[in-house]
Amino acid sequence: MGRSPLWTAIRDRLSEEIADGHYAPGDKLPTEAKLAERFGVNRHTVRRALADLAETGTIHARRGAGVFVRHRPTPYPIGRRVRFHQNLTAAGRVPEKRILHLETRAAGPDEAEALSLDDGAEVHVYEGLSLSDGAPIALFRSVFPAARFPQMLRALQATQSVTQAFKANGLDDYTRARTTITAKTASPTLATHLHLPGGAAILRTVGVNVDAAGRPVEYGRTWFAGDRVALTLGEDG
Amino acid sequence: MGRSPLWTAIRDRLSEEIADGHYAPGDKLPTEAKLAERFGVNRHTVRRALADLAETGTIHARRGAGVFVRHRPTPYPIGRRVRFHQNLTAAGRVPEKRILHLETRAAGPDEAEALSLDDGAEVHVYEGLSLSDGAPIALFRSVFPAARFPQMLRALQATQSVTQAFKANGLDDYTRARTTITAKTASPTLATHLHLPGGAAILRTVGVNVDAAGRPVEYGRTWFAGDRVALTLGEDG
DNA sequence: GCATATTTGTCCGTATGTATA
DNA sequence: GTATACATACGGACAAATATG
Repeated sequence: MGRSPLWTAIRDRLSEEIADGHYAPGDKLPTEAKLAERFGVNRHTVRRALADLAETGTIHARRGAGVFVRHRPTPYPIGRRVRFHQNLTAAGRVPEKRILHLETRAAGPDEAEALSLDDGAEVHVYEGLSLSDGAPIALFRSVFPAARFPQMLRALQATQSVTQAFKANGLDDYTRARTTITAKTASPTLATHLHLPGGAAILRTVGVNVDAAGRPVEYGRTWFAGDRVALTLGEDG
Repeated sequence: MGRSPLWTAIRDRLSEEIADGHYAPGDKLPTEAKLAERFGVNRHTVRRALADLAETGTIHARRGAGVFVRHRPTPYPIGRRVRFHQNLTAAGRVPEKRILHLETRAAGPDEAEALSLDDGAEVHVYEGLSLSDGAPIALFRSVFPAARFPQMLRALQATQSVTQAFKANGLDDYTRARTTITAKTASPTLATHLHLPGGAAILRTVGVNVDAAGRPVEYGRTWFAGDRVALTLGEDG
């Protein structure tokens, strides 16, 4: 016997095989009995190793079903330049957006303040669903100053892309000025939209995009499914 | 028997007694055998409950000595992570850090990968609680390569500051290379530790700090109370 | 819908190693 | 050195959830 416990070696071996792709995300691991037989140990020793892997979120056990490799959350960079389509394609995912609602209305107080608008100024509102490989990962609501981007809704209707819509309205580039991140539990309606169980954890981001001159052009709120996305800061995800 | 496992009742009972002050911080719990006798269960059932309490740092077991309550307040309110301290003081809050646990052990697979260490390499572990105006806002666990920073634990014990501990170990500057943020619901024990209702939303951040040469020097995981903290990016954050 | 096998979760009992007092 | 107490590992049994026919 070495200095380190038996179960750590089993944990490391399984961790390697998962990292190597021998067990892909969503795959079912062999049963605890099979693993115990393979490693020549008691089932409880295997369970100790699996418990450690579950603690770090590598695997997930379902009673009566088996032990499964967790899907790695979609990495979503939220640095200075936030681009949904670019983010997901870079991660090897297939991005998709679904329009839930488009309208023009008077800005609320928080929206007016974020966009530096006068009270009663009108904003375009873009509500939609973001999907990664067909699975919904976020619900978003973006508001834009209507006076400055009169054709915004038409462009959004056509492309569903904020970046493209801005270009069609004469804005070639924009950057994220600030982002605020909080966590909350999913409301029933939010849960149904994101296909989550009630009470699931939600990542809520609130951000303001500005043009080159620093003027706010978009005030966006996004509710991410907490277990399907990982917001990343820095160079790699 | 109720629908919930026996050990959860024992965990909850012990957690209450610790919260009520029946067992004060630093106190030694009765031995596992005594607890087993008291609750009329097997010793392993008590151990399952203790393991859950130890996972979030409520208690700490010392082989040969006993199980101790860890929630000991630190007498040194100064010295903390730079961003944590700067952010809270800038917000008009009083920041505080409490050391929950310090140890040296072999790195897990994820820790070894994040720190670019060989299998079996040792890491120093720093677990603690971050408070704002006396209220806990986050639980954190940082690991450092032990070979490079042999005196890390001693320095942390003295200053509670990662920055100062690094300086004491010859590292004058370090930067955050990447951070990932996910959301999850609080486990019962984590909720108790952060004084949150069960099932509350948790912001989980995982980050790596590197030196000027880009070598990883710290791998940190933090669990924020989702409704008490708002991570902000941009400006000078 | 229902019965049955499978698989994980829980609990008990025992033995031995190892760090601490 | 001795006693104590936690850590590890094994073995068995049953319950609960799931999958399968």
